[in-house]
Amino acid sequence: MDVVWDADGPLTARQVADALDSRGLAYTTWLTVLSRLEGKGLLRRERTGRAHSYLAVGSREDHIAVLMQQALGQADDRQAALQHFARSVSPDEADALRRALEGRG
Amino acid sequence: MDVVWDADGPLTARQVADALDSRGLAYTTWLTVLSRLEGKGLLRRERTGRAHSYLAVGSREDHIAVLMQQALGQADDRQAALQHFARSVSPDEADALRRALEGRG
DNA sequence: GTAGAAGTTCTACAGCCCGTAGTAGACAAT
DNA sequence: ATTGTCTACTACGGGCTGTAGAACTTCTAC
Repeated sequence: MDVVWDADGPLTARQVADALDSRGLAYTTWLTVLSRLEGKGLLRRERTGRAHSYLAVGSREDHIAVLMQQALGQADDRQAALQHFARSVSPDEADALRRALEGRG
Repeated sequence: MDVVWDADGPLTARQVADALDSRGLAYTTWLTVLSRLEGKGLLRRERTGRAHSYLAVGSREDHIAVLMQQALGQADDRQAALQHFARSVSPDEADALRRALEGRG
């Protein structure tokens, strides 16, 4: 479903349908998908002539950060959960995290 | 569903049902829930006399770390996603993360 | 040793989300 | 006015979840 992120920038439903035509899905399918994504607040849309253009509210990475926060939200001890998580990432990713934490005051 | 974590240690279905009796749910409901959790690999069970005892495979925090990893797995650029996430946590949590990353070589 | 209690498995049903799509209605261009 | 393009509304099957009943097994008490 999130394949829509792959194409960046505001897109009309027709453009999405054409771009992802490889799947052989009906045009109305993409309309539905886009509407639902809008309903979930992941996309915003605006009228463009007779059609609608959809644009992503946040980046894919933003979205993933939100998902991670949601997972984290299930913890009763968030810090403990974060510590488990920190231990579960690869060394490279640990570095990336360290850098991101430095650059943040 | 994960309310089952709240009571730690191996539990028989009867104990779970009694402990969470406040919800007024049928005993068989808890049996089903426990079976499904076992099916998903979150619980392990062993015979205890005529009944089954269920015990958590990992801690709640482990589970949450897994969930966070799953979210992260949707990123095409994991490090970028991690950076977004690092920026999204509270200062306290950032500290917790830093500490966890230090203590990890 | 047979009845009842306690436990388990199997099955079920409703609700929600998702993938997929058709139909009907609005509007534009010819 | 007819045709093409776009949208909104509606739908259906599948999967997961919450909830639970029915039926079978097994232990226990008399």
